[in-house]
Amino acid sequence: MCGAAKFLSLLQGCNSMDRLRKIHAQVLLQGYHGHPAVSAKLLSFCATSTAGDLAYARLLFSGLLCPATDHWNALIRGSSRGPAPLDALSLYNAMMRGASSRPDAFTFSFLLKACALAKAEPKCREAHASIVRSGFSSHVIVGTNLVRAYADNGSIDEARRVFDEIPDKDLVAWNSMISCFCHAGLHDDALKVYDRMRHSGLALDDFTVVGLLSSCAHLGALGFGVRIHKFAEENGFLRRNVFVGNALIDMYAKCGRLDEARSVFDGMRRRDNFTWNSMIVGLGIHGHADEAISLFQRMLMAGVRPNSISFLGLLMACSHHGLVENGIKYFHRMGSAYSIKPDLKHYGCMVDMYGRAGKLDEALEFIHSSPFKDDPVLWRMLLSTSRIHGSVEMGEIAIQNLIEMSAHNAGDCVLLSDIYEHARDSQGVARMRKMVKDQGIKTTPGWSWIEIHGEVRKFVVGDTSHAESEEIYKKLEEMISRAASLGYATERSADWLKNFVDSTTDYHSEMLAIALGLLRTPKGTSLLIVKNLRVCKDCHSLTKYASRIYDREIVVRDRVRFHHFKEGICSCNDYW
DNA sequence: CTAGGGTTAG
Repeated sequence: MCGAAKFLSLLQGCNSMDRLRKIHAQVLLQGYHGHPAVSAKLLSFCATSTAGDLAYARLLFSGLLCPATDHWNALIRGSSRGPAPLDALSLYNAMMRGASSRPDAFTFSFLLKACALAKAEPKCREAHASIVRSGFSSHVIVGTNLVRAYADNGSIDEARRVFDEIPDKDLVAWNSMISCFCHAGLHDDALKVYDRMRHSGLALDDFTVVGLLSSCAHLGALGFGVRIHKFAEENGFLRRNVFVGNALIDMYAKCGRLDEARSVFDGMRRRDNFTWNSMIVGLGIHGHADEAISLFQRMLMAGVRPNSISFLGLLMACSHHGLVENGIKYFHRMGSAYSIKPDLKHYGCMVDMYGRAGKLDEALEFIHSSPFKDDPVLWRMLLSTSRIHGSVEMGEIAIQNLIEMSAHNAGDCVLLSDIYEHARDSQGVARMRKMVKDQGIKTTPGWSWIEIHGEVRKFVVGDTSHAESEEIYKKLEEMISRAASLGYATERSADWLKNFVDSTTDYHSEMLAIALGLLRTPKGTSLLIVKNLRVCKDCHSLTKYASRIYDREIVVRDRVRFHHFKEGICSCNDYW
């Protein structure tokens, strides 16, 4: 074997820097350091191998008289994955200043990886301009990377524009766009991409399926999810690929179908920690504490190591079910047995758990002893559990802390006002009203979704933008009058704010969604509503009546939990 | 083996 071939073969099998240094020494000794393929191989190992050494790569690079594109690429790639991704951009600029080599598609791919990681949107624009100048704007892989880079920098609209302009989009490009929309929370858009994909004649693969299922889960688009389930099963994705099963479990759980989630879980041949966690979290948000705990134990028996999400699921389950002792036990065990540091969400579950169980003093003490006592989240949690138990005193403590950190919002004022109202303290109610008015505190716009015949329909308060609006309002009036004859009284407790702000008497979004569901789905079909806020007392009560009057199961996914309404009763026992 | 895509929590 002649020299260069020998070195290339040696480098092929190289797996450590020690070994590499020895090979390098031989290369120098025998005068092969100027050989382009040998130096590229040396460089690429140092710059990009996990066992490599970026500093050594730079050293090798600086010894090159006339670095070729491949050399630059190796170094740019290595830098983009290192601790300082922006170095990749400086290298790129240096490359452009020199005349010895031009960038290729690989160069831009690595450069864009760096832009995505560096969270530097202006750098994306710079790279974008270079790509256009160098004539790579139609390259599908470069384009896909650019989409990702913009999306990871929060410029989803720019990502969308770049994507639309890729002339020959392949499967990876489409899948990438779907996952970018998912990450940006634009789940509607993710599902719309699917329609465009079908028209383009491309077959979906398991990546597509996973992305779409995630968006279905977020939207509560059960019908869409079921279709994808069928498709995944028919194409063998579900058997072959653990990601697909995991995404299905999550989709079914988030769409209120724990039974289906469970059956997917039971049918999986291989399970990873996502599988277990998705199931545990699913049980948690539905408040099935005993099952969540026993599943957690099975997970341990199966030798799968729990992580912070496993514990989050467990704690949610405990808090929704009042298992305070268990919750405390798991909260401590996650640190002592698994060295997992509880984060804000875990602390939130604990405050919620103490609070729901009526242990408001413990909740307060817990917040004070936590590392997150300066975060509004925990105080807001204390406030909302104070409402459950009608504690004026604790509610005032909570809002005072929120005010001190200038974090109080309209929702907080509504909560405290509810507490005052329950305590028949009309002055308190008036004070809250005044506070909102004087300080111009903004309300979070509420919305609800329902999926009808595979289409996600979104409603806001008093929405009249739908083609069926007239019908919807008629149906609601009918519902209310029938409910009234059965004893429903409009308490309108949380409505004062809405009336006050909008000067309207419009219906809340979930009731509009429910009315449309009743109108457009066959008798006996259960309805799933997804909301971004909590259900108000009035809607909760009306929905109970609706489930009875129309003999429908109505599932409402709240910001934090599920309400299963059936025959006039809600699974939360009016305790949320 | 020089490139681009995936799930839970937030």
